[in-house]
Amino acid sequence: MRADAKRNYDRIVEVARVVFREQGYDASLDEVAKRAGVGPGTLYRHFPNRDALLDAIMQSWVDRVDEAAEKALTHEGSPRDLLLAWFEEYVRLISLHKGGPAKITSALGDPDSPILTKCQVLTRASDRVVDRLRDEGALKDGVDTISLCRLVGGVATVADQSELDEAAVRPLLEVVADGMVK
Amino acid sequence: MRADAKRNYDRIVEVARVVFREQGYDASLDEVAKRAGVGPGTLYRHFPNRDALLDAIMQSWVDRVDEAAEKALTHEGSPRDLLLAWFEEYVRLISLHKGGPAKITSALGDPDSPILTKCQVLTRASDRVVDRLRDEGALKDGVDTISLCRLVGGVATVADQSELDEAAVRPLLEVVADGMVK
DNA sequence: TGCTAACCGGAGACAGTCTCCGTATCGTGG
DNA sequence: CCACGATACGGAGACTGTCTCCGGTTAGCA
Repeated sequence: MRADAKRNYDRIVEVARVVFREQGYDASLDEVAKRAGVGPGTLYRHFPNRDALLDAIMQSWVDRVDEAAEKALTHEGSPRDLLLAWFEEYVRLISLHKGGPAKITSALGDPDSPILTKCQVLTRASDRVVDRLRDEGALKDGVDTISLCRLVGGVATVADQSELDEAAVRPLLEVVADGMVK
Repeated sequence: MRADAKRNYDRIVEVARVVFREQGYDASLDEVAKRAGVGPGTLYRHFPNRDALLDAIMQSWVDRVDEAAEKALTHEGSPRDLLLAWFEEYVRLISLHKGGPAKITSALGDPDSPILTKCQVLTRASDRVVDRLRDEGALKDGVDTISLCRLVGGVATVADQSELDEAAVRPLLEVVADGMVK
């Protein structure tokens, strides 16, 4: 990639991260281009569509997922507390920007999703938590990773759309945790 | 209201109900107008914006909510089963069209929502179920109606966006129910 | 039947998405 | 060091959807 192209690419991703956080996933791409100091043509050549841009934004995010899972797994305490700690990390991770929780959660089961690989990272991290708890015999039968992701993703989606703060989200996560542990 | 105006009003609502179900809440309003055989001006005079139209569509829906609550309350069986029966009705009720669960659930806490009164009907119905279960001492402390609506709304939102069928939704609702009953 | 208030609906302003293509720039090979 | 081909840039504009304005039409009453 030519030096000027790389410069523009990086600049667009950086600006898009800010704009998506400020205005949500529906923000105008022409505005992203304008704020990045490039023409719309440039933006659309690098990123054929909105999802491609999101995918690039999430590139650095992947590392944080594994860190978060690691951190949650070191959590001392009851299975319920471990689960809750992971839930809270999970919600934080997928609440990248307005519309993020919905976007990511609906991509979970979609093999054609442009952010599929990103979601798999998240699923695998949840897998580790589920495996650990299952080994301890702490989970109800029938509880699996995909259910966990959907339930917590659902809570995060509602929180995102209703602009709930952490204090309001916590009791919802507690219900989900209580419903999953034996 | 003049007879011709009423005719158009009714026709638009009827067509919008179909189009929203087919294409989701984001469907083009100009298309609704076209299919109703009126100009866009007529549609927008009757309904200043998309939400006003949704509000009109939901008018007849209100009756079905109370019926559904009634039906759930007659349910014989354990508190968990009653709760589950109501959850399933709830999901069905708010899954009017694509985007419906998200729309309705996010309107729950918004006093300025254009469909506020419709949501209150839903909240009140859930209240009846919660009161009944609380009287029986079957609910955990801290569980309230708004939490119920948000959790089940979250599940319905995910189901809507991921196009899950009833069989896939059921285990999610079971987790929520288990987390709420003692 | 004639009048007037109410209603109709198309033209068009505006915003966002995305493409095309002439122009400008990079960086390499001579 | 320069010239040239490959690559990238970005603005003009086509297209779609939202919503408004207003000239023309019509319902319904006297």
